[in-house]
Amino acid sequence: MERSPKSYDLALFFAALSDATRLRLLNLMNGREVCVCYFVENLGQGQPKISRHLAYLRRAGMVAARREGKWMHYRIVPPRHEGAARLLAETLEILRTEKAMEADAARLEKACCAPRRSAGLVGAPLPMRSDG
Amino acid sequence: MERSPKSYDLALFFAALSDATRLRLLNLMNGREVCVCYFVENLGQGQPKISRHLAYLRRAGMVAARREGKWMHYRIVPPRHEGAARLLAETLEILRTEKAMEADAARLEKACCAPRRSAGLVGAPLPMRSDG
DNA sequence: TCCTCGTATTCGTTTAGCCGAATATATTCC
DNA sequence: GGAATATATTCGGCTAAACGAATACGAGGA
Repeated sequence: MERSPKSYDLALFFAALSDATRLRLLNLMNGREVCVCYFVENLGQGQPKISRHLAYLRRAGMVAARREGKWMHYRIVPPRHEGAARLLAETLEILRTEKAMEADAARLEKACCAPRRSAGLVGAPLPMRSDG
Repeated sequence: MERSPKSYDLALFFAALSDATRLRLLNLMNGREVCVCYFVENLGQGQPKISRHLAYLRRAGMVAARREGKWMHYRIVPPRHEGAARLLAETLEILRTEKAMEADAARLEKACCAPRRSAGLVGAPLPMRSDG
């Protein structure tokens, strides 16, 4: 429980960003809270893989999880280190402008707004915006 | 002019920053060109280790090398990707304010300015500033 | 309670990174 | 050319990361 203000390991921070799947996950969470099932559908990757990468990001202090019934929602939270927080924000801004990342986000948008959601997602809570 | 023929791998960029030794090297190169022998003396680490990490940074497009006789000088160069270049600059700014990094830089400063340089460095070219 | 569904974790394997020691390469000096 | 020096690379061992498959956990519903 001790959220100690000890020295921050910047190398570990960068390690958390050094994987393509984790960058895609962070981009999808940019500005909204997303349910795990949407990650799995959106990225077309195995559920254990997604879950492991989310756990990695959580251990790195970049995301937080919230349970809602059977579902788990993940959202980005600012790292303890002020500089790391700035770097993460800048990184998200950069990701947003990348072609492939835009495509991921667009697919998520469609999943959110589709009148009939795709097969696997009936009943799953929608991704929720927290800003614009 | 368009200098990005291929897509840039951001995950690889972050991987280059995900090691404490490489961060220390980058911090020492912040604003100046430094000879390998100074890295070895300053960080008190084996020469092959230093050389390998410098090679890693070079492959990542973050540093460039220049030969001067027997000596190799390394300096930071902006990555091709504009966003990555901003992130690197921001990272260097953050490193500069870290306690341990300040200590490294201070030691390098002393090595530069010492009237008689330490045993292993007689004749080695001094680190050169490129900005302020 | 048992069953189902969403998610997390474990297991076993493969791959990549880091390290020191040893060796190779490149340059200068004699 | 040969010795000496600065740097780069290779080698072998170790550790951590990533992955799919299987399994465990936790919540809701029958």
